[in-house]
Amino acid sequence: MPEASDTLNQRIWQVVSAIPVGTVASYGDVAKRAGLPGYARYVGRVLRNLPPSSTLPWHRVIKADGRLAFMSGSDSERRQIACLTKEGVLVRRGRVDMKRYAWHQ
DNA sequence: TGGCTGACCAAGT
DNA sequence: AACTTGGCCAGCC
Repeated sequence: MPEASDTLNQRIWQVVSAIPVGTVASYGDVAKRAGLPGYARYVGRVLRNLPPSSTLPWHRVIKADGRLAFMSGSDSERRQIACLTKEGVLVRRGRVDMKRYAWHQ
C-alpha cells in the first residue's frame, strides 16, 4: 500500500530521470522499478501532471508494446517524437522498436 | 457510495 | 500488425 503520494511521485520521478538517453521504458516498467507493480496508470497520471517547466525525460516513457501513449497527430505526440528522434530513437508510424531501444535493467 | 475515465497491460483472435 | 477483452488502480464527480 502506497505511502504519502509526494513520496511516491518522487520515486517515480527518480526512475524516469534514470532512463538513459537513446532508450525507452514502459509505464509498467517504471512503476515496477519504483516499487509499485501494477501502477502503470498511476505513472501515466504523474507524468500528465508534470509542470511544463519540468526537465524530466517523460518522452522516454511509452506503452509496453512500443506505441506512444498520445493520440495520433496530437501536439503532444509530435513533441515526443521530436525529442526521441533527437536522441537517436527511431519512431515510425507512432511506434518504437522495443527490441532495439528498450531500457534493459 | 458508485460509476466513469484514462499518457496502461497481457493474452487472445 | 490491428482489434477485442478483461483486468488493473487512483482521481473526479
